[in-house]
Amino acid sequence: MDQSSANFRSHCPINYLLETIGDKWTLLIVRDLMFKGKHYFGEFLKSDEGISTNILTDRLNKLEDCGVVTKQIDADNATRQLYNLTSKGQSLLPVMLEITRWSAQFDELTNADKALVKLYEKDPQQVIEKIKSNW
Amino acid sequence: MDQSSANFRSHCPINYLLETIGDKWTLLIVRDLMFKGKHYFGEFLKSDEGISTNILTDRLNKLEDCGVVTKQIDADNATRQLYNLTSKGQSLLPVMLEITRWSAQFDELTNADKALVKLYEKDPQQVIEKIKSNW
DNA sequence: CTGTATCCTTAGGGATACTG
DNA sequence: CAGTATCCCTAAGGATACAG
Repeated sequence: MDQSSANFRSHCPINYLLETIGDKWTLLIVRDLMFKGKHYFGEFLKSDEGISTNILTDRLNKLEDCGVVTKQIDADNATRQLYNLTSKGQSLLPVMLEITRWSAQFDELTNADKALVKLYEKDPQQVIEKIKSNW
Repeated sequence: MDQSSANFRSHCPINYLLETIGDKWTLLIVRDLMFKGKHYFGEFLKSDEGISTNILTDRLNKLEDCGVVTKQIDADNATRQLYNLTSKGQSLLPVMLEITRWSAQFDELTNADKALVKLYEKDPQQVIEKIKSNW
């Protein structure tokens, strides 16, 4: 199904994000693709938040529907799919980094996240390039 | 109730935002406070998305609980509360601007939002100063 | 292991009545 | 008008069985 914003509650950019990827799970999958180098169903399943299999299937499909993620047969193992961010998904990077920076003020972070935020505040472009180089 | 992240699903900055203000309504209230100059219950009610009164009450209380919004008796009219962003709420500005910029690529925007995004991409600091000057 | 489907409980939230 | 409370229905999602 094509995800147009035609029947959204409003035409508002904040609302657009909320209605496409604004639930309690979707952005965690984006995070795993963007920062953790994950690409497979089983890898997403293993994340700390404990997503269940039916929800994961549903969100991966919705992410594909709204053009944030691609799905393709994995070349090395035809029984599974390889998930990747589209350019639309990749362009969420500044949003994700600003969310990280905001939360860092109030949440306990892992050392890896602390280092990320510190470097991002010092030299945002370097962080962006570094992350992009892993895609 | 104090909103600590102690019993969250994980310690992850993305998850922190999702569990504190990551539902389908909360960020719209933040938007109204941040960009639309709204400060009162009835003003939030009038937004295009059509939030209902019970949900609005609930979200305003949760925003207060997690330290994003303050509530105080309105000096001009003691029958209502005046809502404002705290510094924690104000520091969501870069997140909100990046969300707006992302959605602008895919959603139809109002002329006002188009102008905001255009100016933000040209001179982010100017946009930030301008918005802050309204707080 | 990669997903999908089903069952069932709970949380989200719309409509609306109600109080100050 | 500002805000709360209740009623009730639907969507979200956990557990888990199942198929390839």
